[in-house]
Amino acid sequence: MAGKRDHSGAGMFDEGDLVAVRSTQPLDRTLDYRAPQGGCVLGDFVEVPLGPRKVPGVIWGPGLGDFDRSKIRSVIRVLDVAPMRDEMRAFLTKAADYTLTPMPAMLRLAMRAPGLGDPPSMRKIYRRGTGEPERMTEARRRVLDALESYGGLAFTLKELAEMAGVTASVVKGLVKHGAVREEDSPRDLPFPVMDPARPGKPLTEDQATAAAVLREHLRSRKYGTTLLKGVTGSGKTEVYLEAVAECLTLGRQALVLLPEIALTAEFLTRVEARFGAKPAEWHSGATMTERRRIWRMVGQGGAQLVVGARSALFLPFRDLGLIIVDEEHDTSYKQEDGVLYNARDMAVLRAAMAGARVVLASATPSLESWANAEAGKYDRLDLTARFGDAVLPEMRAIDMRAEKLDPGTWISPTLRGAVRARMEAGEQALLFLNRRGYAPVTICRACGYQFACDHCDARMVEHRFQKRLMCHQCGETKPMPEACPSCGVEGKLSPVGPGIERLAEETAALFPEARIAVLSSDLFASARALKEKIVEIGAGGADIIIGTQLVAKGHNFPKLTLVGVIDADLGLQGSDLRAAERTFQLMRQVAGRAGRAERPGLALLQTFQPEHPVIRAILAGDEEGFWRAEAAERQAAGVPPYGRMAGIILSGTDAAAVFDLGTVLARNDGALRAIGAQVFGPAAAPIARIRGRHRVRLLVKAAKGAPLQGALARWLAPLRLKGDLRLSVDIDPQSFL
DNA sequence: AGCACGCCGACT
DNA sequence: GTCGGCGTGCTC
Repeated sequence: MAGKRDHSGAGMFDEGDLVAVRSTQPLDRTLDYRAPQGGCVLGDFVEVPLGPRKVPGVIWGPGLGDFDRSKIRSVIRVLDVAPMRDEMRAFLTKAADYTLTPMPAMLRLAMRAPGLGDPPSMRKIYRRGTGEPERMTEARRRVLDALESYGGLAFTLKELAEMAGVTASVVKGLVKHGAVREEDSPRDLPFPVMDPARPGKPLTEDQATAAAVLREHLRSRKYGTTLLKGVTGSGKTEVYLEAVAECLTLGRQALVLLPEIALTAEFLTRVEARFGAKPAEWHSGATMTERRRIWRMVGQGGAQLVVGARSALFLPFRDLGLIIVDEEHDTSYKQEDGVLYNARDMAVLRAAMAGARVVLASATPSLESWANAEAGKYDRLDLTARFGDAVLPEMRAIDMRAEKLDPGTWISPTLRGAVRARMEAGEQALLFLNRRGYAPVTICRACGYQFACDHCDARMVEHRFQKRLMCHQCGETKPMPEACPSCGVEGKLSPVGPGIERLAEETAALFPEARIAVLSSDLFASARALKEKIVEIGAGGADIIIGTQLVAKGHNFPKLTLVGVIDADLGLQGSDLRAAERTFQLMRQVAGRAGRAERPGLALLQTFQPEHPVIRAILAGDEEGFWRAEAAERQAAGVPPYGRMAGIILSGTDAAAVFDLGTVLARNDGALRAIGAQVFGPAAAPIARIRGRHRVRLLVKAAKGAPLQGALARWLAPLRLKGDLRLSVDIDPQSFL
């Protein structure tokens, strides 16, 4: 600490002053402490004693003074990191209120930095010293030459030894003679400076217009959200990178959120090409050292641009000017992460607090965002032209009622012919089936037994490649047995329905000469292996690609001109209100894979119900029409985004106790009725048992403007959960069965 | 979250 | 008697 700080101003506390501290311990209030020696300021990250332990916390405000003074203890120390900003405190508070999350859980998201309390970590670096070695050897000469050739630069021991082609001991020997100097240098260095003035890719007129609008928005330095809608290949990325450039020019920080780690490598290359340096990359795979560096550098301004997964929203930005949410419709943005939140909504909230702009980018926006744009809450920019000569693929349905198929096969003669034609033309075809494994169901032909997970109410799916059965709910696997576990008969276990592995088998039989690549998340050990495969395919290393949902997301296969959707009806089953929206998005995205380069594409959808409104809208390419129809339907039903909903999931090992709790809650709904909200249920949750815990669901529905969170809080407050019963609230659930 | 306290059942 | 199960309550 540099000298004595003046703590007389607002938010400053002198030694001994009472301060209120929030910790990540599950206490739903602050505790009073005394400010430590040297004082502290509002937002300081601190370590405080709690019972026999030391716990991390944040100075949240002046002490409340409502506790016996003699029992108040002192803050142990102030951590050597930038204090939490008022804006972040406000954001966490609002986010906690919105998602009905206890503050400590929220705070944990903002403090998930490794070694937060550690002093700045140092490492040894080596540069040319003033001395000369007594004896000059060949190896020593090379070390000194290497240092000389880089001027005054310093290197780590490993770097230097490698550069000179010597072992570390040679360098150490030179240190002894003073010819090389050993110094301490902080490990957490600022990220390379981005150059927003570098020219980007040339933009089309359409793109340039959109980019200019976004740049103008950024210059306002005020909150606002823009829905950037552009079909696949329209160059959305180039356009929003212009917004990033403007943000960096203004000296503010920018955050780009991506839904999937697998996408970042390709993306980072583009960012580096645009700004001349790699951005900070925040994701679950990053090492502790990297995370620590990013967290600290974001906090002190040494990182201008972060590309990251959803949790990057909780990084301690100093001056956040822009958040891009790429593929904003992606359902993985809504997930449990200690806290159930939708990253798209939290991005808007964070930006509102920070005076930042948000760009929601998608080819197929969520109905929520579409409706917000319609209502004028968001600006909207449309990119219509596809980049280059490529056009959106032609879409056609294959009416499966009219196709002749052998039992146990799924590729119709029509699709088969189309694939063959592409192969003969030296082009690629993609067969899409959103089902992992060999077959969704395995049944014993002798007794009718079906494999089911022991812990979940779900079937076990055979993964023939790994020779195991897997539960797609909890991930449990077990070896595939020879004989039926129920009747003991051997050789009667048979697959029912198609999975991607089975489709691959059928394809190989139909096209024995084709090089087939199967893309499914469970077939790759790492994101890197998957990435390499994608690059290989893009370079023409396969004739037929067989893929799950994984392939729908923005990979560029220039030789791909045909997409065959094996089961376009798959997403339309069930009573999920969002099923239509998801199917529409998925089909559009998958179809968008075809014909990205100069060759026109064709998408063929195998369906048993070609007259279904969703299938018809997909085929007609009538997006606005689809959305208007969907919106009207939801408006009539009073469901999101035209009404408010919350899901309550109760779980526990004792099924009866879980259901009883649900019944009690449903009966005592006074607090909900007071705001005109209704409660439905209890009913078994969509997956009624996961990992041995039974799950029951309640659904609360309210009018659009109703103060739902407050009512839910009052409703649930008197509840005391006994035993292993758990309750979680899901505001704006993705599916509402 | 931890950790202590305390109140019951099963054992040396 | 006393060891240990985990329900309840507290932590500034």
